[in-house]
Amino acid sequence: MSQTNEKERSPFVNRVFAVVRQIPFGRVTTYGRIAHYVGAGRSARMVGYALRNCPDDVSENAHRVVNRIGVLTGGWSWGHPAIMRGLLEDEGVTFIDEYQVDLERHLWDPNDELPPLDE
DNA sequence: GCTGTGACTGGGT
DNA sequence: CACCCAGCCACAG
Repeated sequence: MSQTNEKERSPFVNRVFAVVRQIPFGRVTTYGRIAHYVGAGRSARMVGYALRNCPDDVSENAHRVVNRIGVLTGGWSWGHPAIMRGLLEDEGVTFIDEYQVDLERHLWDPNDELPPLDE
């Protein structure tokens, strides 16, 4: 059988899920910050691609991940951006626009809050 | 196996 | 300030 272990993701994706699960309540982070933390650099797209197929436990924190300007780019993954916005507002996150959060106020950078990657 | 597209980002025009 | 292009990697057609 080939790589039929769908539970086994690439190390990169595994890191992304680990970081997303560690996002504190009421905080938000960006795809680029996560990508940089896992050592992917500009592979921010891969972060979003990974979250698009993330497990349920990660999906609970996935709404805390937005793009570099705080826009809920993946809001439609919840069926509608309003759903994602509601989840963030429920955590006390402030919005500067209909679907744009205040990163200056709630940005959580894993590179600054989390210890350096060391396996 | 090449092409297009995507929950992105940064820089340029 | 708004739009465009190049870079990144993975997956679908």
